[in-house]
Amino acid sequence: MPPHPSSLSSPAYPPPSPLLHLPSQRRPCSFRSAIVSPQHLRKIQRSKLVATSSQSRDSRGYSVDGTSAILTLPSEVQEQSNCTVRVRYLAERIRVLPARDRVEFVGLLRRDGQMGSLSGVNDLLTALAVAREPDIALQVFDEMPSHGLVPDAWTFSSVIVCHCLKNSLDDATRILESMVKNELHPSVATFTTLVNSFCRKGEMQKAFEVLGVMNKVGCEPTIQTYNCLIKGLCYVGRVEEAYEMLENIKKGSISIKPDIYTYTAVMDGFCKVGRSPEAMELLDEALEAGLAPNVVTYNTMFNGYCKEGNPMKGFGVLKLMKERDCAPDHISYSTLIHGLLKWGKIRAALRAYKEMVGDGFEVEERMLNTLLRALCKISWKERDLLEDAYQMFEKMRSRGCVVDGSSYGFIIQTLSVGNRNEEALLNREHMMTMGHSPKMISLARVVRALCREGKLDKVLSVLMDERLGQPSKEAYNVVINEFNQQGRWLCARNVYGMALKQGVVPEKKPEDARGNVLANSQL
DNA sequence: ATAGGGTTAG
Repeated sequence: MPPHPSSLSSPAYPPPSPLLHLPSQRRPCSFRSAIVSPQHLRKIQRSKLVATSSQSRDSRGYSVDGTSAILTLPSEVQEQSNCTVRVRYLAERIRVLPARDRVEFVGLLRRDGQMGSLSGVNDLLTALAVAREPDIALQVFDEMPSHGLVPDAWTFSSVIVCHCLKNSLDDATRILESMVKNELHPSVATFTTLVNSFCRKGEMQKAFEVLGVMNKVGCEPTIQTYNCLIKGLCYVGRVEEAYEMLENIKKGSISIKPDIYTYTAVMDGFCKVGRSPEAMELLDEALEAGLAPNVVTYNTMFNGYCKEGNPMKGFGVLKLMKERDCAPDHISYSTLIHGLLKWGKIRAALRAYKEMVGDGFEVEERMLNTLLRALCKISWKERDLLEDAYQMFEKMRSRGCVVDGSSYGFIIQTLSVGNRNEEALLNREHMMTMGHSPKMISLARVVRALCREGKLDKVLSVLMDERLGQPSKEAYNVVINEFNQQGRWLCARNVYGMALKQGVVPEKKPEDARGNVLANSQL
């Protein structure tokens, strides 16, 4: 592996290339600093950013405006000193960049002489990290020495974040350690980034090692650092230790207090191992501590109850939320509905669904399909739900919602169970024009229903209608049997002939008047 | 200036 340019031992940086001049014109502060509100920022982004990404291109496919169009911020943004806003703006521009420009980004930078000042590059590195482009950021970083730029603490912090994003935690650790060695004082946030990356991978040993380094250099962890550790402990199943950590934070120094994230993390840990009651106790405790539980906190409870087999308790949670002015979101409802469906509480799921709609939520297509299938299946036994199934189906169709192949099978079967045979056939046909093949014996089922109703003429036309697909052997058996029983032997014989012509050999044979199966020679 | 919560899916 080649020595990394991040080696902090005073590298000999070459003098700046004459090509690369400091773009000092980038930040003319002619006006008083003005705070750009997020809304305003979004407005600017919509109007100008998109234009940037769709610039006309020269023959090499480069944006004609090059990187200066990306890096030069509009005066509203430049004017103010808030770095977060500048970086976020930059990140947004990078995000909307066409893939081609992203690949070429460093080359473009070099061409345009945009490897400017250290602070400019630091902004760019941070923005690239925010825009989830760690590879480009690391390329930019690699180029810094050849442009006479000496990385500082901020540079290295961004590089650490980038390595974390790439999941190269060994590189991140190495750089962090060399920062410490060279007294570049990484900030809590930088340490926490690495701690979190280890925790997310479940490498708790390494995470605690980083905590040890923090301790050694006198960098005080924040509640966020502990929250990452708690989440990590829960993730690897060490819930008890996570809980202890919460207790220790409560007992420990007054400067650090558990926040709602801490409680939520431990609650989630309990819920994931089927200890929802304890999670609920913690929720109460958080309230007593004056913390405001939020949607995520409550959603954790839905998840716990649903996983544990107590999905009905979710309604209680829903009530609590509404009492406490915490609006449920679509995750609250989907968790609950899926939990109810999973435990066979179909009526309750329908109720939750109605409440969800009543709250003004758009229900995802996928969930509608799931609900529809569940409703159909249960309605075959609990007939009063047939109507609900039809309604759900109708609503989906009228909303232009895609009913998937399997759901179609269910609704068709449901329609024929409810003796809505014409509709069943119509939908079967529709399903097939949509390119779904009937996986269930729905045609046979429909045919059987029609026979029961005595609509035998209709049956024949169904069997012959090629838009409905080739009838299965099952379907032929049903019809032949029916004709036999009604004494319409000629019809039975005709149907049997049809089947043979299509290469299907039904087990049911046409009979004669005395109920004898006809010999092959008689067919 | 850079760090932290949640869900479901025949």
